[in-house]
Amino acid sequence: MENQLQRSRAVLPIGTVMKLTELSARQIRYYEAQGLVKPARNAGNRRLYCLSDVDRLLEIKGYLDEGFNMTEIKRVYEKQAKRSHRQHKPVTDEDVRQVLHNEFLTIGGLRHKSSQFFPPDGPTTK
DNA sequence: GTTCTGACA
DNA sequence: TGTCAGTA
Repeated sequence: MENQLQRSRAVLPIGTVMKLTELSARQIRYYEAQGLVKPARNAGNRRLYCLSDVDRLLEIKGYLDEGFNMTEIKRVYEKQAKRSHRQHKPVTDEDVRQVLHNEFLTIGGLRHKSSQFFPPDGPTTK
């Protein structure tokens, strides 16, 4: 339970996130511009990331490795945004993890088949 | 020293 | 995406 608080606690500077995710600051900021992550800002306008942000970045990296482009990846998160909106309850990082886990399983299965892939929507419960 | 925004030979 | 500039 306290872990939950820490996961959503933004305290990591971009430099740390770079090392943790193996991504360049350029990429991390670009993904933010694409609405994939919303790091907090400190008094000096510096970005502060929480662990769930790092998780998401890592997941995004995974999607990229699987050959997805920004628009595809954004679709996945847009869905989550809708879900959380419908639930009128902020999405917990547990939800995110669960949804992403399902997406990854889907990706893995389709990756071997061939060309086009259409991430079957509605992850988890409905 | 680190991060930020904007821009492009 | 990299990278350089000029700041904060």
